[in-house]
This record gives sequence, structure tokens and C-alpha cells, in this order.
Amino acid sequence: MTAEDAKSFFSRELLLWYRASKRDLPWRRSRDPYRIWVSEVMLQQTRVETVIPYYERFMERFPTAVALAEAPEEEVLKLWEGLGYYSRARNLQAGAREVAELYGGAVPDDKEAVARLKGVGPYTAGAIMSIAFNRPEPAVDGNVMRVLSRYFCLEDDIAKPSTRKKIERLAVSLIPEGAASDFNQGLMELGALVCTPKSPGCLTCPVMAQCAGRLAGKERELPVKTKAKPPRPELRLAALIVGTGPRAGQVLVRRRPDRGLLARMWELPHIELAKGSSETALFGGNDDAVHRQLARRLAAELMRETGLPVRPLGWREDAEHVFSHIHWHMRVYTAELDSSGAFRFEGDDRTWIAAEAAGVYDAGFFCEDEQAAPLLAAAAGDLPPGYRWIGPEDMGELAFPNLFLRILNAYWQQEGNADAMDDEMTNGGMIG
DNA sequence: AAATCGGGGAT
DNA sequence: ATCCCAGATTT
Repeated sequence: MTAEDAKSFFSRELLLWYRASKRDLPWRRSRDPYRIWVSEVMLQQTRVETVIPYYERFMERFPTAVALAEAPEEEVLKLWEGLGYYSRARNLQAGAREVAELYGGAVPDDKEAVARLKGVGPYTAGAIMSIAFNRPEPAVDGNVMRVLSRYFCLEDDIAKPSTRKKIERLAVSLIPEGAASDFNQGLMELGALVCTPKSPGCLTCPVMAQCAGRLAGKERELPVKTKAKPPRPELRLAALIVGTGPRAGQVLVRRRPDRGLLARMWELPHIELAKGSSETALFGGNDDAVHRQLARRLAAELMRETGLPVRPLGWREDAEHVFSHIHWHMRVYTAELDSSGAFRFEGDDRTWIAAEAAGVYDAGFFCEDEQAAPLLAAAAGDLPPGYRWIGPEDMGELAFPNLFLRILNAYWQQEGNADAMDDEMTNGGMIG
């Protein structure tokens, strides 16, 4: 049995297996390259079962590249809410705009042109070209690296970029004549359903007979992969600032910056507790003294940043949120805005901003008069740039990361219940 | 080459 | 708890 025999065996058997047992997935019911493109971007680092409902909603709303190109960005982000890696959504729309303007709305049957689209890297370009156009291009993802590492017993570290390129060269050489679409999908399907990371189902594998990794008894050791560093911890304090008077039932939120983590998503105002600051020592505590001090720090820092006269009311909940590289330990405090006598002024060219009447006795600081202007405006009721009041009816338009989505939805639900109970008691009391 | 960028399901 | 998922982009 030569190496060439092992390769042609693999290609032949895998193709037969895929055609006999492929799953019925939404993006497999069409060869529209736009649909393939959307599915592949959603599937980046994301499981099939997670993607399906997002894909269905997205395609219903944006059935063509032109429809996506013409949509408001916020609507695209909202449909991506909860899926993660939000730059994918913005890059996809940027790519759709390229397709609309440069190619009349049709994804071109051109490898270089597709590879130049925003958010389309080596894998996605290969996937679009092979799946939609049946071009013999490699589409090497984590599944493919695992399957081929095992079948050919390759000990290269798949975390290294050079290994992906090596496996791409191997993958191209395996594509059967005229069957790139089914073969590439079969490779990934095998990795997803049979050649799984932990306990591979070798006994049902169509290519087990020639799998070098299994024949060497190494199917569980492969592929070799250096493990990722654990996410670094960050201590954060968030404010659930609830409206009063005409703002009753509303909550103050803000939009994140254009770049970086959770770019352009909405969130609750919050601060990071500086590493090594005195409050970090108290972070885990749960008694009144701890909460008073943490809430005071939160109010002072937010007031320094925004000028808003934040008055903490009490601890609400703790929330954990783990990203790939950061672990947020968040404590959430309920608060109000209260500018009654919160600001006083001294000196000729410098202003003393304080919040004594708001109960934040150590929140004062000096600043230049010009810098004081926006703070005074905030005290008067203006909001800083990017901030706005919302009610539950606004949740359908604004995209929040899951962490804040959970906190807000719990609050709206609780408010709804409280209102219902008020009505009930009012009715009972008045009528009785 | 290493870091950044979400979130969840499986084990 | 740990891994990793139909990865791309920036540093």
C-alpha cells in the first residue's frame, strides 16, 4: 500500500460517505454564493447548531448581497446579537457593499476577487470557491486539520500558521476531479460527526482502514496543539441607572467605541477597577461596608468620566462573563441620577465638582472651568455623547452583548412584575 | 508569531 | 474546569 493509494482511498471513500450521509443544513439547500458566504462567516469559530437560527433570520431579512449592502448597520448588528465576534457582521456588510458596487451584486467566480472581500480569509475564500463554484481550492478549518493530522499521522502543531499552509497543500492534492464542493464539505462533516476532538468514532469512520493515526494508536493524541493562555481576570463595576420622574421605567445605557472589544455594541455604564487599587481587595466581599465602598468608587469614577451625578442605591447582582482572552468579574449596582445640590463651585478659574448631596462624599475633584461645562450640562439633564435612556420597547433596535442583555432583560421582567402587582393591589384596595 | 476578538456546548 | 468550534485581522 503506497502513500498514493492511501490518498486516493481517502478521497474516494470520504466522497461516497458524505454523499450518503450528509446532514440537511439550511445553507446546503442552495448554491447561491451569497448564501454560502453568509453561512461560512457565521460558522467561523461557531457551531452549526448555534448558527442555524441566526442564519434563517438573517437570510429572511437580507436575501441578497444588495439587500445587505443597503441595510442600516445597526440592524445588521442586531441580527448578529449573541453570535459573538461582531466585527464579522460589519466586515460582512462591508463585503456585501463591495460586491454590490464592484460586481453588480453577484459574488464573482474569481478566487482573488473573493479573497479580497472584507472578512474573507484563506478558509472562507476556499469554502466559497469550492462549495459555491466547485473550484478545486482547499478549505482548511479546525475540522480539516484534525482529520488530516490523524489520517496521515502528522505531528505538526496545528496552532502554528505554517501548519495550516502545509495542510492546505495536502488538502488540494486530495480533491477528486470535479468534486471539490462535496469533498471539502465531506472533510468538515467527518470532523464534525465522526473524527471528533475528544473521543473519535473510529469504528464508524469510512476511512479507518487506512488511518495512519489510528493504526499507530495515536488517534487520541492527535492533533498536536499548544494550549491557549487562560483569560486574564478583570474586576468591573457596572451601574444600572434607573430613571425617575418622567424617566421612570427607563435605564441609562451607552454605546461602545467604534473599535476594539464589542465595538459599537450597547452596554451599561461601567468601570474597570484598576489592578492593585485598594478596592480590589474588597471585591469578593458581600457585606454592606464593602458594597458602600465599591458603589462609591463606581459613582465617583462615572461622574469623573461623564459628569453625571450618579447616586448609588445598592448592590443588585454579580455577573461573570468570559471572553477568549478576558474574564470579567462584574458587580452590578443600582443607581439614580440626582443633581439636587450635587455640584458646588469655588475659585476664579477652577471649579470644584462634588457630589456631597448625592451621598458620594469622596467623589469631588478640581477641574478647569472649560472642562466643567459638560459636567454642569450633565447635572442639568443633558447626556454625554453616546449615552441614552431606553425602555424595554427599545431593546428591539439596540444590540447588546449577552452579559448586558441578561441583566437588562431580568430588570425589565422584574419591573413588569412589579407594575402588575401594583395594579393588582391598587385595584383591590380601591375597589374594596 | 502573538494578541485580539464572543459565546456556548461537550466532556 | 478545559477544550474548541466550517477563523480573520491587527500588532
